Amino acid sequence: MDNYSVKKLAQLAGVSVRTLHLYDKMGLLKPSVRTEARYRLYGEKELLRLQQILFYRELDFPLKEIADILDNPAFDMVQALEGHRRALLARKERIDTLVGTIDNTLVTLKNNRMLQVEDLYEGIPRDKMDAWRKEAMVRWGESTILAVEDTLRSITKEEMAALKQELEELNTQLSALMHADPASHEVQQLIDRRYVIVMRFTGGKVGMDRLEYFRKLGELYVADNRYTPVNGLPSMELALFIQAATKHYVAQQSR
Amino acid sequence: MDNYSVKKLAQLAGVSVRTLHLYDKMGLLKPSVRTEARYRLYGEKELLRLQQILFYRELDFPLKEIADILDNPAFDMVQALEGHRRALLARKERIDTLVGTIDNTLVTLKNNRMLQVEDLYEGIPRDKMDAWRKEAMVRWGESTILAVEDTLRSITKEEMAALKQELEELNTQLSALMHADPASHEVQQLIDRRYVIVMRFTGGKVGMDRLEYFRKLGELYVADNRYTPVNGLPSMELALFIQAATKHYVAQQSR
DNA sequence: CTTGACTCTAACCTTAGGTCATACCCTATA
DNA sequence: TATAGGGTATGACCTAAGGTTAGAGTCAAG
Repeated sequence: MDNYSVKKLAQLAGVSVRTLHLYDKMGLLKPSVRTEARYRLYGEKELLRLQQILFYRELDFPLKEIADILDNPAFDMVQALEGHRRALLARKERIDTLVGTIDNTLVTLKNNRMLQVEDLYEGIPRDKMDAWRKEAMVRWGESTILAVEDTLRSITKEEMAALKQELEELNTQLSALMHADPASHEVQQLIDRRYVIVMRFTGGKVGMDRLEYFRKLGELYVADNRYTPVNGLPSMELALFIQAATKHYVAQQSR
Repeated sequence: MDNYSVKKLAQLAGVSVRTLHLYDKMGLLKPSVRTEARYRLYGEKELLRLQQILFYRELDFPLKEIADILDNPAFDMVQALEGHRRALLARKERIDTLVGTIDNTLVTLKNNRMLQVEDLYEGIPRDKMDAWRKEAMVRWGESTILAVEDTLRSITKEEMAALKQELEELNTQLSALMHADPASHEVQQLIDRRYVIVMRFTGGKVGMDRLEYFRKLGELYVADNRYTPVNGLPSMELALFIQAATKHYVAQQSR
């Protein structure tokens, strides 16, 4: 009547002997009999119970919950299954997100895009770059900086080079106007072009509206001279001039 | 230059202090400096590295693999990500299967279908049923029995009652022919009807073609008198008669 | 009577940390 | 200057579901 040794039962059910030892110790599946030498012997009831256990285990139920289900016939199985179903769907959704992230990363990598933060500050000494980032995070908020860098990472190196060049041309024009009023129409027009250029490269990708973008990213990239490596400001004087002009510009836009 | 204490860095990155301790011990993220009192201090490089770590962790990479990726710049990231992507998709597929199983089980439960193996052998003493099952498993193969029971579980009790009744009517007709040749046309016609009836209830659900079904499930259910509780054979003589007739029938069909 | 297969228990290992316990360190305030 | 409160370090034990030895005992066949 008690036919199966540990090994036989294990082979029959496709589990390891260790598993049966474990189930025994935790009370999930006890052998029907122990021989004098403490060998475990299992009968048909145990085989049946093991089948049930494996059914729920296959569904990724934790063993303790399986014990609850099997030992408490009043257990609300429908509710347990529905809860479990929800958990599984949540896992699945998370996996979808992860796969999406991986896909984006792969596209980025394969198109020779920039993944390393260092690339954003090309040619800038590491220690300076670290200091810049830290200060920028304090000043603009960590999440802002990370979002910006995230956006910039999706730009290819060629695009970044083009961006730099366009900004440098603008800088040349602005240099010629440094004697003028930062709030003058001509200067403001050039500042506007700066915004347009930067937004063409980075805009709309960080889930902010235009004003929000101006207030945060635009302001950051155009006005913050920490980002000279990106927009290539040639001199401190010009930087200060642009900063003043930008302050006026943002104030106008925000109204 | 080394700005962050454990707690500050932990809060900044949204992890626990324990996590940083762990990453330190396992060499994944070492503080840039230890004070005289062995306090950990982290700099910007470490913050950056932690960001990278968390990126991969978010993708469910094991920490050791993250260390490989970050410490070995020659690491083929594209391949790592693609492999990981495949693994994630496999997980997702598995989850789909599990959800499907749960849905089936829920439908079964809600429609008052039979989930317990015992229900398949209604009214049969437990010990006999266990013996039957075991012997049947030896004779027909364990997986066959499990598949059959699986199929039967998806039948409602009402359907099972109808099945039994139809089979009993057939048995009555067969009883009247017990004097005849089991291979005779009339008997064979009735045996064929048995197959048709059984297949109407269980056929096509176990992924076998018609011949395979005849050879395995049909033979099992119609000829194996262990399954009298299901097909309700009234006497041993009739059982033997049907077995003989079925043997002939299957031989004919297999040709 | 020995060999080989089987079994027992116990202990340690795995992931990625959580949760104490104990002791030390630092600094602001009375 | 003493102390209180908060930060920190180390170590140990815990989680889930077993895998992997290690040492010792058991069983059946030749």
